[in-house]
Amino acid sequence: MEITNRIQEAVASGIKSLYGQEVAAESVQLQETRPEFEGQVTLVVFPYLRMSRKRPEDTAQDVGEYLVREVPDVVARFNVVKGFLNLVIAPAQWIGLLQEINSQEHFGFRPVTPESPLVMIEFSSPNTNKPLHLGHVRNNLLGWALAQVMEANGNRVVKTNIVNDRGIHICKSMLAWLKWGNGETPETSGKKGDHLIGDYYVLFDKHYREEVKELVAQGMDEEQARQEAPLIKEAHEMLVRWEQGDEEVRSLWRRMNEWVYAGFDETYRALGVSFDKIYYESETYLEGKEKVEEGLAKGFFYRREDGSVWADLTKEGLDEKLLLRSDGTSVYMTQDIGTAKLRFQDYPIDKMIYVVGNEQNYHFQVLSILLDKLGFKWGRDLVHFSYGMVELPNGKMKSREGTVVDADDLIQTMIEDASQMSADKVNRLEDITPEEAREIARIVGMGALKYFILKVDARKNMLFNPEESIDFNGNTGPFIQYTYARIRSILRKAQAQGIEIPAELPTTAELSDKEVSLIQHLQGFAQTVRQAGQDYNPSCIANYCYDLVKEYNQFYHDFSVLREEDKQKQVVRLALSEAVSKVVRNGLGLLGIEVPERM
RNA sequence: GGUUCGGUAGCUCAGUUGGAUUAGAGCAGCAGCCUUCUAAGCUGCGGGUCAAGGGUUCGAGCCCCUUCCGAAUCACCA
Repeated sequence: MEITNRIQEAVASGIKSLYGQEVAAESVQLQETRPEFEGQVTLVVFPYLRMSRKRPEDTAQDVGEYLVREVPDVVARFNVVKGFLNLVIAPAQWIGLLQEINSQEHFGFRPVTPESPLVMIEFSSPNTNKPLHLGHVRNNLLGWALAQVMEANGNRVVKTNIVNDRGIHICKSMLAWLKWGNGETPETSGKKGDHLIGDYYVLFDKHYREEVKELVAQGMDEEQARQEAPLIKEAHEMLVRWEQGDEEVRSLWRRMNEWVYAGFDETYRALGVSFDKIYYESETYLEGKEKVEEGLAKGFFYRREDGSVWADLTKEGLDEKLLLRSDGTSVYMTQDIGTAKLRFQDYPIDKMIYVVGNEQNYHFQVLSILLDKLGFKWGRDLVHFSYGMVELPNGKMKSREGTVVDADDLIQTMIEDASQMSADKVNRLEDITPEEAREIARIVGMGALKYFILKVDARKNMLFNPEESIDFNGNTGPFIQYTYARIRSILRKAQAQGIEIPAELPTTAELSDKEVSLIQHLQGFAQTVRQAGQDYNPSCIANYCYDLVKEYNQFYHDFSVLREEDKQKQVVRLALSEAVSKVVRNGLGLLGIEVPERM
């Protein structure tokens, strides 16, 4: 940061003094110098030709001479290639930067203060009738990572989850359990609560389809059969009783939801995600009506003859949207308005981010406009953090076709594979207890899963290849974790040998090109964090970590740290190793990926 | 049909606000490297009309227009 800023300012004042034109320092664009040229930082002078009214080469020469004259402690010398001004930075500057990175626990992060903007992030949002699957995993990991990134960018973050705990789908599970469950519980069956409920949901569907098939065989058309099947009618009756507050239904509903939540908690814990505030749809689904009535009174919405309420968004290039059914009950959109209202009562929200799949792009476009009309100040620029579908090699993930990947199974498989992988390793670490080994397997297995999902641009549909995800070679989480563990090993050994990194690094130490390049790369972390926050895109952090570690690995093979004879060089390399490990740990930390001290 | 988002190596993906005669990783294939700080690693080879065409300029994978292909969505479902 430091170096870049100083050069930017110097260039700006140089342009002013040479050509009499004002240039904003932060608009000065610097980039890393290509390896085939001498120098580390390059200024592209093309944007300033209009001001200099000179050839690119002469302009670059002017600026270069100015920099060497005015900031000789930063720019040692320069060379010009066409319109590119390559600057050789004084080594002491790089040492200083390295020192700065190491002196901070969280280099590149911005502090959070009580005055920081308050950002609320909604993610996860499960239904309580079945366990979490791979799609939820992507949602949870993205939501968590985004929350970390926003916080690192100096925002106060509230992580929230809206649980869809009511509706016909829960009644289906409840009904099936009553009919065929024989009082089975998570304790008696040994199943996780969410899986138990999910199984009854599937069971309902199975019997329901049989009923429909039978009715069709008797000559009923399929559409009608779906509505007339005794099971679905019974489920609807149950929903009505639920809405009336029937205590028998409610208490069963509470009991079964508790099972599900216990199951979800286990999965969330394994994924390493948590929430600051959980909303339940059963408590919020009636809230939106009032706001809709308010909008109706103000003339934003209109009522049709049958009594239903609509918003006309044709002016915004969208369609008309239903807000209240003719029977006065609310729809999905109404509920989201109600939830927004409650949230705003609870927190002074400056920015709202919804982590929801891209199949709901239209919904959030509409929601944004509606909230804006209804006077929510953050409505207009709410963020729908929209992510793509997870596809499997043999096609899409569809629960109906049975091609879902269960989250718990997946997590378990990843950890088992990591355990197997480390057992197969040739150079095993000897002095490791079984407990430590299990913990390492957990960290590595989860790291593999998380990294595999988070390295892909969230907007894109992604292919989840189970075989490839457990391949720990290449651009993977374990590769990064492994490099981290090796660096930690070096640092431990240095300490054991009594080699300390001094508080003040020797500014006279010589630096190789690779060392300078690594320091430069480290500097880029701050920018990457900022970019991730601006673009709502955690994937660039994942890719940054990989690039950094890849570069360090090459360094690792070319140079030795502990056997270096020159004490100055040794200390600098040690400091460099520490900086890399620190930045990697912080970077992966933003993604919710842990790092092992040994593996 | 309308809207939104995608299309980069055989496969999975990067590509920072447009930058340098040569667009990067990984996987898969081939060839090397463990008496050397952890080989889950490193080095080398092969593999591309950045979907197609036009435009903007000193310069385009990136910006604009057109076309082609793919996905999502446009419910008194959530």
